[in-house]
Amino acid sequence: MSEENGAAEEGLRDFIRDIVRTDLREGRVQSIVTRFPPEPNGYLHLGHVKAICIDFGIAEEFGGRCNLRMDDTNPTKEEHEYIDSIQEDVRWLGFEWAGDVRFASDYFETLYAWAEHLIREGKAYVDDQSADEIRVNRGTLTEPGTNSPHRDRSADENLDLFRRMRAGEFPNGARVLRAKIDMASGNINLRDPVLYRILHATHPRTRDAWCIYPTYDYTHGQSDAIEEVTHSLCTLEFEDHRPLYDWFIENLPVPSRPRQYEFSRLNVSNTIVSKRRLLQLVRDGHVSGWDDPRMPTIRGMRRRGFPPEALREFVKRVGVTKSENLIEAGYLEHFVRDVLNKKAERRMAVLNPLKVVITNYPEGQTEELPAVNNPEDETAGTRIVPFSREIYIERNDFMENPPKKFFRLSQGREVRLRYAYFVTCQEVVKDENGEIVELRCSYDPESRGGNSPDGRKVKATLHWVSAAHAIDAEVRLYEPLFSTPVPGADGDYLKDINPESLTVLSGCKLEPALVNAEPGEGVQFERQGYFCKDKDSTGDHAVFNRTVALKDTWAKVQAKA
RNA sequence: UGGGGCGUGGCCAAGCGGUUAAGGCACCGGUUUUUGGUACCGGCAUUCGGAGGUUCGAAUCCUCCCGCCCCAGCCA
Repeated sequence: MSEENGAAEEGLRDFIRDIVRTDLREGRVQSIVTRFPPEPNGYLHLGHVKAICIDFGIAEEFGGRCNLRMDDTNPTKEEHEYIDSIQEDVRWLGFEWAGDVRFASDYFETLYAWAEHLIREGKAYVDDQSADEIRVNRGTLTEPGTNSPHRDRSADENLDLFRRMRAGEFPNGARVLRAKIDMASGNINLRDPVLYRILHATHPRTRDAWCIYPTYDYTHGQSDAIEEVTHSLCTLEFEDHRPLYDWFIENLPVPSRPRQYEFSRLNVSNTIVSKRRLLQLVRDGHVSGWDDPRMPTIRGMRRRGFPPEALREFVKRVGVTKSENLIEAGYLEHFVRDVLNKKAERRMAVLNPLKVVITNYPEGQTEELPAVNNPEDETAGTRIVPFSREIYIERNDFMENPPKKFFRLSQGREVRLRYAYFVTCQEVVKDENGEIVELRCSYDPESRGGNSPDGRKVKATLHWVSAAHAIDAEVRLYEPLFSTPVPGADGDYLKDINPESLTVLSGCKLEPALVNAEPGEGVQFERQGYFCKDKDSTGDHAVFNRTVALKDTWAKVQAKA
């Protein structure tokens, strides 16, 4: 066995990578070229993440290249804002395209010349029918279509008409250029598809140079051919378009012969990815914007604190197949935790504070206790955490009448304060309503650092923050945007919106080391989850997002009880 | 009633005529633990949408049936 075939011979296996390996081995291609071809009409989202990882990932793995091409053939929908955000998002995910960003609009002139070529060959014609007539005459899924009355115009007449279309002589919708293929085909894409439509609109890049624009079908394969793409990878719904894709490649003097392969889309439970619906969420104020941390957009996930490696690993592990799927949202969270567990430094933060006074601790004294930054990474070092007489602990770490399995603090019970001391609860202070407002505890001076002085055990270790040193913060907790696996599966998807997808906590207490937190840098609030500073933070108002909670077996035990 | 796809445990997914039907997530037990986290160990499909057939042998080959998805934009 040769070991020299490199990583590509090992590595991931799926039907597309198998094809690539074979093509390379058998010399059908010298090196592979892929492309990621978004239409710049919206922000990239989870659905795109799969395509990006496949397009860029495969090129990378096999030593090929991947182009980033804006599929900008419809000037009525596309904007510069999206062209910029797409590049930013692809880079954030960790990929880089070969050379400059490409634009389908860069090929308009070539595409036009090829259209004239088809006309001369008698393979395309100008149709004067209205959109409605074309639709009616296309037939149905079960009945063949009927030929256009203009289908047999002479090449000269077609050429003249097509040139006049380009010259702007006709209004929108007056005529289209169609391929002459087969109006009776079982594949509706082959029933004389539209190649060009008249659109008197300003294009973000070509401005007013054109008033006819090529359709997706007429543009995509040829753009691939121009860029010498070898493997044009796309989702399943384009499977039916492949015969048409191939038809153009065969009938045009293209410089290369790309091949299209289709894989299944990524569907994740309890979320949506439809542009129209995402837009509605933003417009109707169900979320704060395209980068709301609950949004499945790349910007939203970035702000939420999802590391790009987690997204890449997720896609890798989901795999590439042709089967429809609905991935549980929890699977993605697993990879987020997995990455963050190794990377994120630990901090202590109390989300729902309960004051604790250490009655036998000297008033006015502060100790600086060392704490490990990341037990999973020795190189992360340690930091100092201040301890004093008054601290905060988590409200739900204390129970007055603890059930059997509750290990945490209760009256008369001793627990460890992480990196600090063993403390025992002596007294519960309540207000006039019976609400617990304060705990009075004693500490064991011998247990400094949290070490057991005499080998005695304690069943719980709590996180805490010194009251005098705490930073006040707002913390935002997120749950899935939708409460059903497939939003809208039975009716209106808006009815499936989870009303509790956002919980805002204020008055949270953070340990001082958190002042230095940077947005986008994940930290673990010990025992709680992974968090990151939000861009809404200001100099005197810290805001943190919970990226994902830690696994919580106590919550499960409780739920069962 | 047309064309194109897909059906392996709750969710993904290997498997390509001879394996005890990989692996991950989830779930259930247990060990370690100054995070009820992590890590580690163990459990979790006599069965591959169904029925026939071929074969010494089938998830893998053949036939029929069933279910699900996509297509009737001058969107991509």
